[in-house]
Amino acid sequence: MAPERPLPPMLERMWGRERAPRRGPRPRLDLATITAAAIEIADAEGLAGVSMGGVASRVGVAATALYRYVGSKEDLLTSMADAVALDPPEPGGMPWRDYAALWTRAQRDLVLAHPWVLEVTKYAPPLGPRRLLWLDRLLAALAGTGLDDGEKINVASTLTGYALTDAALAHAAGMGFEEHAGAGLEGAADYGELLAEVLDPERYPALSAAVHGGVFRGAEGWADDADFRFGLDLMLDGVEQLIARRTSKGRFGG
Amino acid sequence: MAPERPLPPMLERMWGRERAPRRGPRPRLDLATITAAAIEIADAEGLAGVSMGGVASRVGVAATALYRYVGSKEDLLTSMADAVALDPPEPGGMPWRDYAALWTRAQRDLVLAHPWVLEVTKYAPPLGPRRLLWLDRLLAALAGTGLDDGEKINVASTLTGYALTDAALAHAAGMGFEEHAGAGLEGAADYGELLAEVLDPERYPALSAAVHGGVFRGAEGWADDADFRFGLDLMLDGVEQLIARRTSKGRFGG
DNA sequence: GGCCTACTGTGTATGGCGTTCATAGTTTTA
DNA sequence: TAAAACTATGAACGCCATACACAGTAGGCC
Repeated sequence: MAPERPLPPMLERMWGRERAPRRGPRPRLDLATITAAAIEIADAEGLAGVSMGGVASRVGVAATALYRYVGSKEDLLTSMADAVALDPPEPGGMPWRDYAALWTRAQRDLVLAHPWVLEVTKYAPPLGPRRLLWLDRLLAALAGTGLDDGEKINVASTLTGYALTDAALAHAAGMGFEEHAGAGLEGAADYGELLAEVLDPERYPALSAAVHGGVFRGAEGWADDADFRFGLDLMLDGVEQLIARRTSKGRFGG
Repeated sequence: MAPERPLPPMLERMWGRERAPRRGPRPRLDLATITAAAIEIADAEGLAGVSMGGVASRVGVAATALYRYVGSKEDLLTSMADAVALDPPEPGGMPWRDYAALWTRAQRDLVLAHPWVLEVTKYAPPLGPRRLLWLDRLLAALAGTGLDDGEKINVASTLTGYALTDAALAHAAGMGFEEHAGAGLEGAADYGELLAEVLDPERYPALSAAVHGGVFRGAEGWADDADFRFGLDLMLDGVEQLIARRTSKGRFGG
Protein backbone atom coordinates (compact mmCIF):
# COMPACT_ATOMS: atom_id res chain seq x y z
CA MET A 1 0.00 0.00 0.00
CA ALA A 2 2.95 2.30 -0.35
CA PRO A 3 1.27 5.29 -1.92
CA GLU A 4 2.32 6.80 -5.22
CA ARG A 5 5.11 4.59 -6.25
CA PRO A 6 6.31 5.61 -9.69
CA LEU A 7 4.71 3.70 -12.55
CA PRO A 8 5.65 3.46 -16.20
CA PRO A 9 4.74 6.83 -17.66
CA MET A 10 2.06 5.53 -19.96
CA LEU A 11 0.33 3.81 -17.08
CA GLU A 12 0.44 7.01 -15.07
CA ARG A 13 -1.33 8.72 -17.90
CA MET A 14 -3.85 5.96 -18.51
CA TRP A 15 -4.82 6.09 -14.85
CA GLY A 16 -5.04 9.86 -14.87
CA ARG A 17 -2.24 10.37 -12.41
CA GLU A 18 -0.57 13.38 -13.86
CA ARG A 19 1.53 15.56 -11.70
CA ALA A 20 -0.70 18.52 -10.90
CA PRO A 21 1.37 21.74 -10.87
CA ARG A 22 2.38 23.04 -14.23
CA ARG A 23 4.33 26.06 -15.11
CA GLY A 24 4.35 26.47 -18.86
CA PRO A 25 1.45 26.80 -21.25
CA ARG A 26 -1.62 24.64 -20.73
CA PRO A 27 -1.40 21.46 -22.73
CA ARG A 28 -3.72 21.71 -25.67
CA LEU A 29 -4.53 18.01 -25.61
CA ASP A 30 -4.76 15.03 -23.36
CA LEU A 31 -4.32 11.32 -23.82
CA ALA A 32 -8.04 10.65 -24.04
CA THR A 33 -8.53 13.07 -26.91
CA ILE A 34 -5.63 11.67 -28.86
CA THR A 35 -6.71 8.13 -28.21
CA ALA A 36 -10.26 8.87 -29.31
CA ALA A 37 -9.02 10.39 -32.54
CA ALA A 38 -6.85 7.39 -33.23
CA ILE A 39 -9.77 5.07 -32.58
CA GLU A 40 -11.96 6.95 -35.01
CA ILE A 41 -9.34 6.55 -37.69
CA ALA A 42 -8.85 2.88 -36.93
CA ASP A 43 -12.60 2.25 -37.06
CA ALA A 44 -12.87 4.03 -40.38
CA GLU A 45 -9.75 2.98 -42.22
CA GLY A 46 -8.34 0.09 -40.26
CA LEU A 47 -5.22 0.03 -38.20
CA ALA A 48 -3.04 0.58 -41.22
CA GLY A 49 -4.61 4.00 -41.56
CA VAL A 50 -3.42 5.04 -38.13
CA SER A 51 -0.22 7.02 -38.38
CA MET A 52 1.17 9.54 -35.98
CA GLY A 53 0.85 12.20 -38.59
CA GLY A 54 -2.74 11.34 -39.33
CA VAL A 55 -3.78 11.30 -35.71
CA ALA A 56 -1.98 14.55 -35.08
CA SER A 57 -3.59 16.38 -37.95
CA ARG A 58 -6.97 15.12 -36.82
CA VAL A 59 -6.53 16.74 -33.43
CA GLY A 60 -5.00 19.80 -35.00
CA VAL A 61 -1.35 19.67 -34.04
CA ALA A 62 1.90 18.75 -35.69
CA ALA A 63 2.92 15.11 -35.72
CA THR A 64 5.68 15.49 -33.23
CA ALA A 65 3.49 17.20 -30.68
CA LEU A 66 1.94 13.84 -29.83
CA TYR A 67 5.16 12.74 -28.26
CA ARG A 68 4.43 15.00 -25.33
CA TYR A 69 1.61 12.61 -24.52
CA VAL A 70 2.51 9.18 -25.75
CA GLY A 71 6.16 8.37 -25.85
CA SER A 72 5.71 6.04 -28.80
CA LYS A 73 3.15 4.72 -31.18
CA GLU A 74 3.13 1.48 -29.24
CA ASP A 75 1.92 3.41 -26.24
CA LEU A 76 -0.85 4.92 -28.25
CA LEU A 77 -1.99 1.52 -29.43
CA THR A 78 -2.01 0.27 -25.88
CA SER A 79 -4.15 3.15 -24.82
CA MET A 80 -6.50 2.53 -27.72
CA ALA A 81 -6.92 -1.10 -26.80
CA ASP A 82 -7.99 -0.19 -23.31
CA ALA A 83 -10.16 2.71 -24.33
CA VAL A 84 -12.45 0.76 -26.65
CA ALA A 85 -13.57 -1.40 -23.76
CA LEU A 86 -16.67 0.36 -22.56
CA ASP A 87 -18.09 -0.54 -19.21
CA PRO A 88 -18.79 -4.24 -18.78
CA PRO A 89 -22.37 -5.48 -18.40
CA GLU A 90 -23.68 -5.27 -14.88
CA PRO A 91 -24.54 -8.50 -13.13
CA GLY A 92 -28.03 -7.84 -11.79
CA GLY A 93 -27.95 -10.71 -9.42
CA MET A 94 -28.10 -13.15 -12.27
CA PRO A 95 -26.69 -16.68 -11.99
CA TRP A 96 -22.96 -16.88 -12.60
CA ARG A 97 -23.36 -18.87 -15.77
CA ASP A 98 -25.68 -16.39 -17.39
CA TYR A 99 -23.40 -13.54 -16.54
CA ALA A 100 -20.30 -15.33 -17.74
CA ALA A 101 -22.02 -15.99 -21.05
CA LEU A 102 -23.12 -12.39 -21.33
CA TRP A 103 -19.69 -11.13 -20.39
CA THR A 104 -17.91 -13.28 -22.91
CA ARG A 105 -20.32 -12.40 -25.67
CA ALA A 106 -19.96 -8.72 -24.90
CA GLN A 107 -16.20 -9.01 -25.27
CA ARG A 108 -16.61 -10.79 -28.56
CA ASP A 109 -18.98 -8.15 -29.87
CA LEU A 110 -16.63 -5.46 -28.75
CA VAL A 111 -13.82 -6.91 -30.78
CA LEU A 112 -16.06 -7.37 -33.78
CA ALA A 113 -17.05 -3.73 -33.56
CA HIS A 114 -13.38 -2.72 -33.58
CA PRO A 115 -11.61 -5.48 -35.45
CA TRP A 116 -8.27 -3.71 -35.34
CA VAL A 117 -8.11 -4.66 -31.68
CA LEU A 118 -7.05 -8.08 -32.91
CA GLU A 119 -3.93 -6.62 -34.40
CA VAL A 120 -3.14 -4.61 -31.32
CA THR A 121 -3.87 -6.91 -28.41
CA LYS A 122 -0.88 -8.71 -27.08
CA TYR A 123 -3.13 -10.94 -24.97
CA ALA A 124 -1.03 -9.80 -22.08
CA PRO A 125 -2.47 -9.38 -18.60
CA PRO A 126 -4.60 -6.25 -18.52
CA LEU A 127 -3.19 -3.09 -17.00
CA GLY A 128 -5.64 -0.45 -18.12
CA PRO A 129 -8.56 0.81 -16.07
CA ARG A 130 -11.33 -0.43 -18.33
CA ARG A 131 -10.06 -3.91 -18.99
CA LEU A 132 -9.45 -4.37 -15.30
CA LEU A 133 -13.01 -3.31 -14.65
CA TRP A 134 -14.18 -6.13 -16.85
CA LEU A 135 -12.09 -8.54 -14.88
CA ASP A 136 -13.47 -7.21 -11.64
CA ARG A 137 -17.04 -7.77 -12.73
CA LEU A 138 -16.52 -11.37 -13.67
CA LEU A 139 -14.76 -12.08 -10.41
CA ALA A 140 -17.73 -10.57 -8.62
CA ALA A 141 -20.15 -12.73 -10.56
CA LEU A 142 -18.19 -15.83 -9.62
CA ALA A 143 -18.23 -14.90 -5.97
CA GLY A 144 -20.74 -17.47 -4.80
CA THR A 145 -19.34 -20.40 -6.68
CA GLY A 146 -16.78 -21.73 -4.26
CA LEU A 147 -13.93 -21.32 -6.71
CA ASP A 148 -10.80 -19.77 -5.27
CA ASP A 149 -9.44 -16.52 -6.62
CA GLY A 150 -6.81 -18.15 -8.76
CA GLU A 151 -9.37 -20.35 -10.42
CA LYS A 152 -11.65 -17.42 -11.05
CA ILE A 153 -8.87 -15.55 -12.75
CA ASN A 154 -8.03 -18.55 -14.83
CA VAL A 155 -11.64 -18.81 -15.89
CA ALA A 156 -11.60 -15.16 -16.85
CA SER A 157 -8.46 -15.59 -18.93
CA THR A 158 -9.85 -18.58 -20.68
CA LEU A 159 -13.13 -16.87 -21.51
CA THR A 160 -11.39 -13.73 -22.71
CA GLY A 161 -9.14 -15.78 -24.90
CA TYR A 162 -12.11 -17.54 -26.35
CA ALA A 163 -13.89 -14.27 -27.06
CA LEU A 164 -10.84 -13.03 -28.90
CA THR A 165 -10.12 -16.05 -31.02
CA ASP A 166 -13.75 -16.58 -31.89
CA ALA A 167 -14.10 -12.95 -32.86
CA ALA A 168 -11.04 -13.32 -35.03
CA LEU A 169 -12.53 -16.26 -36.81
CA ALA A 170 -15.87 -14.55 -37.26
CA HIS A 171 -14.11 -11.49 -38.55
CA ALA A 172 -12.09 -13.47 -41.05
CA ALA A 173 -15.29 -15.15 -42.18
CA GLY A 174 -17.14 -11.87 -42.40
CA MET A 175 -14.39 -10.41 -44.46
CA GLY A 176 -14.77 -13.34 -46.81
CA PHE A 177 -11.11 -14.08 -46.65
CA GLU A 178 -10.68 -10.70 -48.20
CA GLU A 179 -6.97 -11.20 -48.48
CA HIS A 180 -7.58 -13.88 -51.07
CA ALA A 181 -10.48 -12.09 -52.64
CA GLY A 182 -8.73 -12.30 -55.96
CA ALA A 183 -9.68 -15.94 -56.17
CA GLY A 184 -13.24 -15.21 -55.17
CA LEU A 185 -12.96 -16.79 -51.77
CA GLU A 186 -16.03 -15.54 -50.03
CA GLY A 187 -17.22 -17.80 -47.29
CA ALA A 188 -17.21 -21.22 -45.79
CA ALA A 189 -18.47 -22.84 -48.97
CA ASP A 190 -15.57 -21.43 -50.94
CA TYR A 191 -13.24 -22.48 -48.20
CA GLY A 192 -14.55 -26.00 -48.55
CA GLU A 193 -14.04 -25.92 -52.28
CA LEU A 194 -10.56 -24.63 -51.88
CA LEU A 195 -9.68 -27.39 -49.47
CA ALA A 196 -11.19 -29.98 -51.77
CA GLU A 197 -9.00 -28.60 -54.50
CA VAL A 198 -5.85 -28.68 -52.55
CA LEU A 199 -5.98 -31.61 -50.17
CA ASP A 200 -4.49 -34.96 -50.98
CA PRO A 201 -6.86 -37.54 -49.45
CA GLU A 202 -3.97 -39.82 -48.66
CA ARG A 203 -2.14 -37.29 -46.60
CA TYR A 204 -5.22 -35.62 -45.11
CA PRO A 205 -7.68 -38.49 -44.80
CA ALA A 206 -9.89 -37.24 -41.98
CA LEU A 207 -10.05 -33.68 -43.20
CA SER A 208 -10.75 -34.67 -46.80
CA ALA A 209 -13.53 -36.92 -45.63
CA ALA A 210 -15.06 -34.10 -43.65
CA VAL A 211 -14.75 -31.69 -46.55
CA HIS A 212 -16.33 -34.07 -49.02
CA GLY A 213 -18.95 -34.85 -46.43
CA GLY A 214 -19.92 -31.21 -46.69
CA VAL A 215 -18.90 -29.66 -43.37
CA PHE A 216 -18.26 -26.36 -45.00
CA ARG A 217 -21.30 -26.32 -47.20
CA GLY A 218 -23.61 -24.84 -44.59
CA ALA A 219 -24.79 -21.53 -45.93
CA GLU A 220 -24.53 -19.82 -42.58
CA GLY A 221 -20.90 -20.35 -43.09
CA TRP A 222 -18.42 -20.02 -40.52
CA ALA A 223 -18.10 -18.86 -37.04
CA ASP A 224 -21.72 -17.93 -36.83
CA ASP A 225 -23.51 -17.46 -33.57
CA ALA A 226 -24.23 -21.16 -33.16
CA ASP A 227 -20.53 -21.91 -33.37
CA PHE A 228 -19.81 -19.28 -30.78
CA ARG A 229 -22.33 -20.75 -28.39
CA PHE A 230 -20.98 -24.20 -29.00
CA GLY A 231 -17.53 -23.36 -27.76
CA LEU A 232 -18.85 -21.18 -25.00
CA ASP A 233 -21.07 -23.92 -23.64
CA LEU A 234 -18.19 -26.29 -23.84
CA MET A 235 -16.22 -24.12 -21.48
CA LEU A 236 -19.05 -23.20 -19.19
CA ASP A 237 -19.93 -26.86 -18.87
CA GLY A 238 -16.38 -27.39 -17.77
CA VAL A 239 -16.61 -24.61 -15.22
CA GLU A 240 -19.89 -25.94 -13.94
CA GLN A 241 -18.39 -29.35 -13.50
CA LEU A 242 -15.50 -27.87 -11.55
CA ILE A 243 -17.86 -25.96 -9.32
CA ALA A 244 -19.87 -29.09 -8.69
CA ARG A 245 -16.72 -30.92 -7.70
CA ARG A 246 -15.68 -28.14 -5.35
CA THR A 247 -19.00 -27.90 -3.56
CA SER A 248 -19.59 -31.63 -3.23
CA LYS A 249 -16.14 -32.41 -1.91
CA GLY A 250 -16.09 -29.53 0.48
CA ARG A 251 -12.87 -27.69 0.75
CA PHE A 252 -9.63 -28.95 2.10
CA GLY A 253 -6.75 -26.68 2.90
CA GLY A 254 -7.00 -22.98 2.43
CA MET B 1 -13.15 -32.10 -58.03
CA ALA B 2 -12.50 -29.88 -61.00
CA PRO B 3 -8.75 -30.26 -61.26
CA GLU B 4 -6.27 -27.41 -61.17
CA ARG B 5 -8.51 -24.46 -60.63
CA PRO B 6 -6.37 -21.36 -60.24
CA LEU B 7 -5.58 -20.43 -56.66
CA PRO B 8 -4.16 -17.26 -55.18
CA PRO B 9 -0.53 -17.23 -56.22
CA MET B 10 0.84 -17.52 -52.72
CA LEU B 11 -1.24 -20.60 -52.08
CA GLU B 12 -0.02 -22.15 -55.30
CA ARG B 13 3.49 -21.66 -54.06
CA MET B 14 2.84 -22.88 -50.54
CA TRP B 15 1.37 -26.07 -51.95
CA GLY B 16 4.24 -26.52 -54.34
CA ARG B 17 2.12 -26.20 -57.42
CA GLU B 18 4.47 -24.30 -59.61
CA ARG B 19 4.03 -24.43 -63.30
CA ALA B 20 6.69 -26.85 -64.43
CA PRO B 21 8.21 -25.64 -67.69
CA ARG B 22 10.52 -22.68 -67.45
CA ARG B 23 12.36 -20.87 -70.06
CA GLY B 24 14.69 -18.36 -68.49
CA PRO B 25 17.47 -18.91 -65.99
CA ARG B 26 16.93 -21.34 -63.14
CA PRO B 27 15.57 -19.54 -60.11
CA ARG B 28 18.28 -19.28 -57.52
CA LEU B 29 15.84 -19.57 -54.64
CA ASP B 30 12.53 -21.02 -53.65
CA LEU B 31 9.85 -20.09 -51.18
CA ALA B 32 11.01 -22.57 -48.58
CA THR B 33 14.53 -21.18 -48.48
CA ILE B 34 13.34 -17.63 -48.17
CA THR B 35 10.82 -18.57 -45.51
CA ALA B 36 13.43 -20.46 -43.55
CA ALA B 37 15.76 -17.48 -43.60
CA ALA B 38 13.00 -15.18 -42.43
CA ILE B 39 12.16 -17.56 -39.61
CA GLU B 40 15.77 -17.65 -38.47
CA ILE B 41 15.79 -13.89 -38.27
CA ALA B 42 12.48 -13.75 -36.45
CA ASP B 43 13.65 -16.33 -33.94
CA ALA B 44 16.84 -14.42 -33.32
CA GLU B 45 15.73 -10.80 -33.38
CA GLY B 46 11.99 -10.90 -33.21
CA LEU B 47 9.54 -10.04 -35.90
CA ALA B 48 10.64 -6.43 -35.93
CA GLY B 49 14.00 -7.60 -37.19
CA VAL B 50 12.47 -9.16 -40.27
CA SER B 51 12.74 -6.82 -43.21
CA MET B 52 12.73 -7.66 -46.86
CA GLY B 53 16.22 -6.31 -47.15
CA GLY B 54 17.45 -8.35 -44.24
CA VAL B 55 15.94 -11.58 -45.47
CA ALA B 56 17.25 -10.95 -48.96
CA SER B 57 20.80 -10.32 -47.84
CA ARG B 58 20.69 -13.47 -45.74
CA VAL B 59 19.90 -15.58 -48.76
CA GLY B 60 22.37 -13.63 -50.87
CA VAL B 61 20.23 -11.62 -53.25
CA ALA B 62 19.08 -8.05 -53.57
CA ALA B 63 15.99 -7.00 -51.67
CA THR B 64 13.78 -6.72 -54.66
CA ALA B 65 14.59 -10.19 -55.92
CA LEU B 66 12.33 -11.63 -53.23
CA TYR B 67 9.33 -10.28 -55.03
CA ARG B 68 9.75 -12.97 -57.65
CA TYR B 69 8.72 -15.38 -54.92
CA VAL B 70 6.45 -13.62 -52.49
CA GLY B 71 4.38 -10.83 -53.88
CA SER B 72 4.44 -8.94 -50.62
CA LYS B 73 5.79 -9.07 -47.12
CA GLU B 74 2.39 -10.15 -45.90
CA ASP B 75 2.70 -13.23 -48.06
CA LEU B 76 6.04 -14.00 -46.56
CA LEU B 77 4.64 -13.76 -43.05
CA THR B 78 1.82 -16.09 -43.98
CA SER B 79 4.28 -18.59 -45.30
CA MET B 80 6.35 -18.28 -42.14
CA ALA B 81 3.35 -18.92 -39.94
CA ASP B 82 2.61 -22.15 -41.73
CA ALA B 83 6.19 -23.26 -42.00
CA VAL B 84 6.95 -23.21 -38.27
CA ALA B 85 4.29 -25.81 -37.70
CA LEU B 86 6.23 -29.02 -37.81
CA ASP B 87 4.36 -32.27 -38.12
CA PRO B 88 1.70 -32.77 -35.47
CA PRO B 89 2.09 -35.55 -32.90
CA GLU B 90 0.90 -38.91 -34.10
CA PRO B 91 -2.05 -40.47 -32.33
CA GLY B 92 -0.80 -43.96 -31.58
CA GLY B 93 -4.23 -45.28 -30.89
CA MET B 94 -4.42 -43.29 -27.71
CA PRO B 95 -7.77 -42.17 -26.25
CA TRP B 96 -9.12 -39.02 -27.82
CA ARG B 97 -8.72 -37.00 -24.68
CA ASP B 98 -5.07 -37.79 -24.28
CA TYR B 99 -4.39 -36.92 -27.87
CA ALA B 100 -6.35 -33.71 -27.71
CA ALA B 101 -4.35 -32.65 -24.68
CA LEU B 102 -1.08 -33.56 -26.36
CA TRP B 103 -2.12 -31.79 -29.54
CA THR B 104 -3.08 -28.61 -27.77
CA ARG B 105 0.06 -28.58 -25.69
CA ALA B 106 2.18 -29.11 -28.76
CA GLN B 107 0.61 -26.11 -30.39
CA ARG B 108 1.22 -24.04 -27.31
CA ASP B 109 4.86 -25.09 -27.16
CA LEU B 110 5.25 -24.34 -30.80
CA VAL B 111 4.10 -20.80 -30.30
CA LEU B 112 6.30 -20.38 -27.26
CA ALA B 113 9.27 -21.53 -29.31
CA HIS B 114 8.48 -18.90 -31.95
CA PRO B 115 6.70 -16.11 -30.10
CA TRP B 116 6.54 -13.89 -33.15
CA VAL B 117 3.84 -16.20 -34.44
CA LEU B 118 1.53 -14.33 -32.11
CA GLU B 119 2.09 -11.13 -34.04
CA VAL B 120 1.59 -12.82 -37.36
CA THR B 121 -1.33 -15.14 -36.87
CA LYS B 122 -4.61 -13.70 -37.94
CA TYR B 123 -6.43 -16.58 -36.26
CA ALA B 124 -8.03 -17.08 -39.63
CA PRO B 125 -8.96 -20.52 -40.90
CA PRO B 126 -5.83 -22.39 -41.90
CA LEU B 127 -4.92 -22.66 -45.54
CA GLY B 128 -1.35 -23.90 -45.45
CA PRO B 129 -0.32 -27.52 -45.77
CA ARG B 130 1.14 -27.93 -42.32
CA ARG B 131 -1.59 -26.29 -40.30
CA LEU B 132 -4.16 -28.30 -42.18
CA LEU B 133 -2.25 -31.42 -41.32
CA TRP B 134 -2.65 -30.56 -37.66
CA LEU B 135 -6.34 -30.17 -38.15
CA ASP B 136 -6.53 -33.48 -39.93
CA ARG B 137 -4.86 -35.30 -37.11
CA LEU B 138 -7.21 -34.00 -34.47
CA LEU B 139 -10.22 -34.87 -36.57
CA ALA B 140 -8.84 -38.37 -36.90
CA ALA B 141 -8.35 -38.64 -33.17
CA LEU B 142 -11.95 -37.61 -32.59
CA ALA B 143 -13.22 -40.18 -35.06
CA GLY B 144 -14.68 -42.59 -32.58
CA THR B 145 -16.41 -40.08 -30.37
CA GLY B 146 -19.75 -39.74 -32.09
CA LEU B 147 -19.33 -36.04 -32.66
CA ASP B 148 -20.27 -34.86 -36.10
CA ASP B 149 -17.73 -33.20 -38.35
CA GLY B 150 -18.89 -29.68 -37.58
CA GLU B 151 -18.53 -30.28 -33.88
CA LYS B 152 -15.10 -31.74 -34.34
CA ILE B 153 -13.98 -28.69 -36.23
CA ASN B 154 -15.41 -26.45 -33.59
CA VAL B 155 -13.52 -28.34 -30.94
CA ALA B 156 -10.35 -27.95 -32.95
CA SER B 157 -10.86 -24.20 -33.30
CA THR B 158 -11.51 -23.81 -29.64
CA LEU B 159 -8.46 -25.77 -28.62
CA THR B 160 -6.24 -23.95 -31.07
CA GLY B 161 -7.51 -20.64 -29.80
CA TYR B 162 -6.76 -21.70 -26.28
CA ALA B 163 -3.26 -22.77 -27.17
CA LEU B 164 -2.64 -19.39 -28.73
CA THR B 165 -4.00 -17.20 -25.99
CA ASP B 166 -2.41 -19.23 -23.26
CA ALA B 167 0.90 -19.09 -25.04
CA ALA B 168 0.51 -15.36 -25.35
CA LEU B 169 -0.06 -15.04 -21.63
CA ALA B 170 2.82 -17.31 -20.79
CA HIS B 171 5.05 -15.39 -23.15
CA ALA B 172 4.10 -12.07 -21.62
CA ALA B 173 4.82 -13.51 -18.20
CA GLY B 174 8.09 -14.99 -19.31
CA MET B 175 9.16 -11.71 -20.75
CA GLY B 176 8.45 -10.16 -17.41
CA PHE B 177 6.25 -7.54 -18.95
CA GLU B 178 9.35 -6.42 -20.68
CA GLU B 179 7.57 -3.48 -22.18
CA HIS B 180 7.24 -1.99 -18.75
CA ALA B 181 10.59 -3.21 -17.61
CA GLY B 182 11.53 0.32 -16.73
CA ALA B 183 9.42 0.05 -13.65
CA GLY B 184 10.86 -3.29 -12.75
CA LEU B 185 7.77 -5.27 -13.51
CA GLU B 186 9.04 -8.80 -13.61
CA GLY B 187 6.40 -11.31 -12.82
CA ALA B 188 3.09 -12.08 -11.27
CA ALA B 189 4.15 -10.73 -7.90
CA ASP B 190 5.05 -7.39 -9.40
CA TYR B 191 1.83 -7.44 -11.34
CA GLY B 192 -0.02 -7.87 -8.08
CA GLU B 193 1.85 -4.99 -6.52
CA LEU B 194 1.13 -2.81 -9.44
CA LEU B 195 -2.54 -3.56 -9.26
CA ALA B 196 -2.59 -2.91 -5.55
CA GLU B 197 -1.01 0.42 -6.27
CA VAL B 198 -3.44 1.42 -8.91
CA LEU B 199 -6.81 -0.04 -8.04
CA ASP B 200 -9.44 1.88 -6.16
CA PRO B 201 -11.17 -0.68 -3.93
CA GLU B 202 -14.46 1.08 -4.33
CA ARG B 203 -14.49 0.82 -8.05
CA TYR B 204 -12.79 -2.56 -8.26
CA PRO B 205 -14.04 -4.37 -5.17
CA ALA B 206 -13.74 -7.97 -6.26
CA LEU B 207 -10.40 -7.56 -7.97
CA SER B 208 -8.89 -5.56 -5.11
CA ALA B 209 -10.00 -8.21 -2.69
CA ALA B 210 -8.38 -10.90 -4.77
CA VAL B 211 -5.17 -8.92 -5.09
CA HIS B 212 -4.92 -8.21 -1.41
CA GLY B 213 -5.81 -11.81 -0.79
CA GLY B 214 -2.58 -12.63 -2.60
CA VAL B 215 -3.67 -14.26 -5.85
CA PHE B 216 -0.64 -12.97 -7.61
CA ARG B 217 1.86 -13.73 -4.88
CA GLY B 218 2.50 -17.31 -5.95
CA ALA B 219 6.15 -17.55 -6.89
CA GLU B 220 5.47 -19.73 -9.91
CA GLY B 221 3.84 -16.67 -11.23
CA TRP B 222 1.67 -16.55 -14.10
CA ALA B 223 0.47 -18.77 -16.80
CA ASP B 224 2.56 -21.65 -15.58
CA ASP B 225 1.90 -25.19 -16.57
CA ALA B 226 -0.74 -25.70 -13.91
CA ASP B 227 -2.70 -22.78 -15.27
CA PHE B 228 -2.47 -24.21 -18.74
CA ARG B 229 -3.77 -27.56 -17.60
CA PHE B 230 -6.53 -25.89 -15.68
CA GLY B 231 -8.05 -24.27 -18.73
CA LEU B 232 -7.36 -27.28 -20.89
CA ASP B 233 -9.15 -29.61 -18.52
CA LEU B 234 -12.03 -27.18 -18.38
CA MET B 235 -12.52 -27.51 -22.09
CA LEU B 236 -11.87 -31.21 -22.33
CA ASP B 237 -14.37 -31.78 -19.55
CA GLY B 238 -16.83 -29.88 -21.66
CA VAL B 239 -16.07 -32.00 -24.69
CA GLU B 240 -16.33 -35.16 -22.68
CA GLN B 241 -19.71 -34.11 -21.42
CA LEU B 242 -20.86 -33.42 -24.94
CA ILE B 243 -19.67 -36.81 -26.10
CA ALA B 244 -21.45 -38.47 -23.23
CA ARG B 245 -24.64 -36.69 -24.17
CA ARG B 246 -24.30 -37.75 -27.79
CA THR B 247 -23.68 -41.39 -27.07
CA SER B 248 -26.35 -41.75 -24.41
CA LYS B 249 -29.07 -40.06 -26.42
CA GLY B 250 -28.23 -41.85 -29.62
CA ARG B 251 -28.39 -39.82 -32.72
CA PHE B 252 -31.43 -38.32 -34.29
CA GLY B 253 -31.44 -36.99 -37.81
CA GLY B 254 -28.38 -37.18 -39.98
C1' DG C 1 24.03 -23.27 -84.61
C1' DG C 2 21.66 -18.88 -83.87
C1' DC C 3 17.83 -16.08 -82.74
C1' DC C 4 13.78 -15.25 -80.12
C1' DT C 5 11.47 -15.14 -75.94
C1' DA C 6 10.38 -15.86 -71.35
C1' DC C 7 12.26 -15.46 -67.25
C1' DT C 8 15.49 -14.01 -63.30
C1' DG C 9 18.27 -10.77 -60.49
C1' DT C 10 19.93 -5.79 -60.00
C1' DG C 11 19.95 -0.75 -59.28
C1' DT C 12 17.68 3.12 -58.77
C1' DA C 13 14.05 5.74 -57.12
C1' DT C 14 9.91 7.03 -54.46
C1' DG C 15 6.86 7.87 -50.91
C1' DG C 16 5.76 7.03 -46.32
C1' DC C 17 6.75 6.14 -41.78
C1' DG C 18 8.30 6.81 -36.59
C1' DT C 19 11.21 9.42 -34.15
C1' DT C 20 15.02 12.97 -32.61
C1' DC C 21 16.55 17.51 -31.80
C1' DA C 22 17.22 22.23 -31.58
C1' DT C 23 14.30 26.18 -31.48
C1' DA C 24 10.66 29.43 -30.74
C1' DG C 25 6.81 30.54 -28.18
C1' DT C 26 3.83 30.73 -23.84
C1' DT C 27 2.41 30.77 -19.20
C1' DT C 28 3.27 30.56 -14.34
C1' DT C 29 6.29 31.58 -10.32
C1' DA C 30 9.43 34.69 -7.81
C1' DT D 1 9.77 42.31 -14.74
C1' DA D 2 12.95 38.37 -15.10
C1' DA D 3 13.50 33.70 -14.86
C1' DA D 4 12.05 29.13 -15.23
C1' DA D 5 9.26 25.38 -16.78
C1' DC D 6 6.80 23.68 -20.09
C1' DT D 7 4.60 23.31 -24.88
C1' DA D 8 4.32 23.00 -29.95
C1' DT D 9 6.96 23.37 -34.28
C1' DG D 10 9.77 22.31 -38.44
C1' DA D 11 13.38 20.28 -40.42
C1' DA D 12 15.99 16.27 -40.73
C1' DC D 13 17.31 11.27 -40.33
C1' DG D 14 17.13 6.55 -41.18
C1' DC D 15 14.46 2.80 -42.31
C1' DC D 16 11.28 0.41 -44.87
C1' DA D 17 8.22 -1.77 -48.60
C1' DT D 18 7.67 -1.54 -53.09
C1' DA D 19 7.55 -0.08 -58.48
C1' DC D 20 9.99 0.05 -62.61
C1' DA D 21 13.20 -0.21 -66.21
C1' DC D 22 17.12 -2.75 -67.43
C1' DA D 23 20.63 -6.32 -68.09
C1' DG D 24 21.78 -10.91 -68.17
C1' DT D 25 20.60 -15.99 -68.89
C1' DA D 26 18.91 -20.22 -70.73
C1' DG D 27 15.69 -23.12 -73.00
C1' DG D 28 12.62 -23.55 -77.43
C1' DC D 29 12.44 -23.31 -82.34
C1' DC D 30 14.02 -22.44 -87.07
